[in-house]
Amino acid sequence: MKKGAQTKQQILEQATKLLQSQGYHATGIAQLAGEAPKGSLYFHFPGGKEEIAASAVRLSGERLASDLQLALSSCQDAGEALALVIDFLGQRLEESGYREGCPVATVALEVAHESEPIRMACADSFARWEEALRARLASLGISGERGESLAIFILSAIEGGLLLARARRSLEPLRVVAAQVRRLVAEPCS
Amino acid sequence: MKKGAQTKQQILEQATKLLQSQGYHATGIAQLAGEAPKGSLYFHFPGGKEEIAASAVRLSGERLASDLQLALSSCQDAGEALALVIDFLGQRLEESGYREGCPVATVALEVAHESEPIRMACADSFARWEEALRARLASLGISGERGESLAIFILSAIEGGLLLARARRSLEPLRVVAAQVRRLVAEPCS
Amino acid sequence: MKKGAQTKQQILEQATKLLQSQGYHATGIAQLAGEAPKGSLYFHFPGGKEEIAASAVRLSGERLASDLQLALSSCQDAGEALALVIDFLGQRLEESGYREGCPVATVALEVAHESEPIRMACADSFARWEEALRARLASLGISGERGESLAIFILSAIEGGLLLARARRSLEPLRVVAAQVRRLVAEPCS
Amino acid sequence: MKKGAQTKQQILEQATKLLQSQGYHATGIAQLAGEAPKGSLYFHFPGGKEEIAASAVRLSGERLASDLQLALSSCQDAGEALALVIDFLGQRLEESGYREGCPVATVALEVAHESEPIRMACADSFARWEEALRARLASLGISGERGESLAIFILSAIEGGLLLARARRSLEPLRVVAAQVRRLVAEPCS
DNA sequence: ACCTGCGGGACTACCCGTTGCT
DNA sequence: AGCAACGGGTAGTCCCGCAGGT
Repeated sequence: MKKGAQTKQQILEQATKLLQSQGYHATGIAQLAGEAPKGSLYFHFPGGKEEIAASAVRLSGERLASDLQLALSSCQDAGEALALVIDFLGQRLEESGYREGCPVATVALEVAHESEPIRMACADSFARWEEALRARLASLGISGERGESLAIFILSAIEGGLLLARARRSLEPLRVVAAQVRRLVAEPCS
Repeated sequence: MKKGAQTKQQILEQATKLLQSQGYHATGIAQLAGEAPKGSLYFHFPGGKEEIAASAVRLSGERLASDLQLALSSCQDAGEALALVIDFLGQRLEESGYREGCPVATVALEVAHESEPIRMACADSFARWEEALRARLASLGISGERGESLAIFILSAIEGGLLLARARRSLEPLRVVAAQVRRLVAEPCS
Repeated sequence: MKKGAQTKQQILEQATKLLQSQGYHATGIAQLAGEAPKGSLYFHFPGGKEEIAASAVRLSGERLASDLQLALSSCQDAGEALALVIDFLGQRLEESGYREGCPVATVALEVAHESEPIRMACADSFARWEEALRARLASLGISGERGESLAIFILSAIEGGLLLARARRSLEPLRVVAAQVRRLVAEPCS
Repeated sequence: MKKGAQTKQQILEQATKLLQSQGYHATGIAQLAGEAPKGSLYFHFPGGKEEIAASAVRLSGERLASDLQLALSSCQDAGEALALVIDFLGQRLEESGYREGCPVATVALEVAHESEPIRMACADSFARWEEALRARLASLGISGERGESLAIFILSAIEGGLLLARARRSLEPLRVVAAQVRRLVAEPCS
């Protein structure tokens, strides 16, 4: 019971990292399996690579969602908190040699058209993050449709910033996004 | 134009479409070759798949850059123009069954860490688009560092919006981005 | 009957069907196990797939042998009886979409050279059927070497007819065999 | 031009032997390829294993058909000729350690239900042999429906005899079939 | 000199029949 | 009795070179 779940978890752990940095198609089953023999892998994930990827994406999504919630609630100034979160993502990106960007985006773009389960796992992850943002904005008094729009916009900007930063091998886009987002949240009128 | 150059062009044309919708690793050499015999592919592109992809990305980048320039200059209201551009991207995305998003983003995320030539082609494309935005903002009086920042921010938001829209199979994120970007440009103060 | 023996029987039952329609190599252990957990399969059949197949072939052989005996003894005219048996086999073949031919032949041809136990199980089945035919012919006065030869010949023709019928997806070969066999048995002189 | 066709032929040659003695599912692609690398194999047979098998079956079918025609026409007494052919098949069977029976039968039974192309190749082979028999019988004056029936019956008996002989590891069934067939053809009345 | 048919394997995802440890 | 592990096996596809014909 314990051993089994442990192996499964280890595979998922490995998968989240590999999918984040290499994407779906560049990551082979052997790599996903890591130490575990292929036979065990297909015991735990009868759905094969697709199932592993979907699970891994979900795991990444939940983790980042809870990190996000924690970070946003730990700082009184929401704009400040967002900027810190973005900086943190940028730091991780840089320290990994611009390999670890958004843990979901690459897979999402690669398989959006060929695997519904994975696509839905990605969409759910994005929805979770958006919801975390929306909730924090609501606590600032930015609620209703405006809150939702702002949450989507901020999430878009962050995802785009991570993408540009990776392609450029530079943190500048992320820094710009952080600054603009902070201002956006701080603005009383808009 | 000779038969040879024609074949080459046709391969590139095919490549832009396939890389946009499937990404790099999911697109095989045979698919890229299309009708053309696989053997002669390496005559036209001695660098193999990598060279084809880099060229295709550059081609896509230039095309979208000139489209962008055209669209931005064809409308007096910059915010309006931007919204139209984003709507156009969204339309193409929807009509293609949410397959044709950004022609560069997928490849960029997939190969950022494994192929410098392709990564640079992606980065250059993004830079071109950013420059087009920056130039239009400058004509509005938003220049200097502020113009650059805003251009980066808008580009990030658009890329993120395309990503979210593809994963969600919904145009909502793009619509939100269009609206917010329009306001951002229109705002006198920010 | 205990739960264990019941499971065992159920596996054998499943095996006879699958081996008849798919053959040995195309039938996986998982399929043979059916509902039963794969782990316990090796408790009931320590010899693995080979043992299951041998047992299943034996079971099929005995069943068809007793069916044959019954049918042959239930009709006074031996030729008529044989024709009826052949028609019955043809009917089963057709109703199953030309899947269920001889329950032994496919396995026999597949593994004759690689598994003695299975090969012998097949040979024994054929011998049983031949013996049933021989016995009936003896009761007609066709005995001795002539009876044995005729039994072998008839069995050969039936097996060949089933084979041709399956390949052709047509009952014609079987019908021809039935008619010729009937005449063969009826002939006074031969 | 020459080299290519040669490789293809060599693969087919290998395939006919392996399919005859091992059947379809027990024969791996690597075995079928023999010396040839898999890359070349899939160049010549884009349809993979299925295409190779279908082609190989057709080749075997044509070869045996022409052998049959030759043998039947080389002997004035048709019964004698048939007996010789059957003896020859038996000899090959025995000399190969009861591995090389009918080159088509095993494959036919194995894949009749899962591959139309292969099934049809098998059916065509059987039809060719039947036609050769029918033609010879017609030259004896046994024509019309009776000739067709007899051809089918004889072919069935031979196939069945080969099957029984393989399972039993004994030439007896084939010898019996040879004798009975000879008598069948010689009979004036039937 | 331009082009391409064919060859070349390493690698893919997946599944096999089997066995130990619980 | 059975979950989990095992790793070698499957067919098939990968991207790429090279000899030689046009």
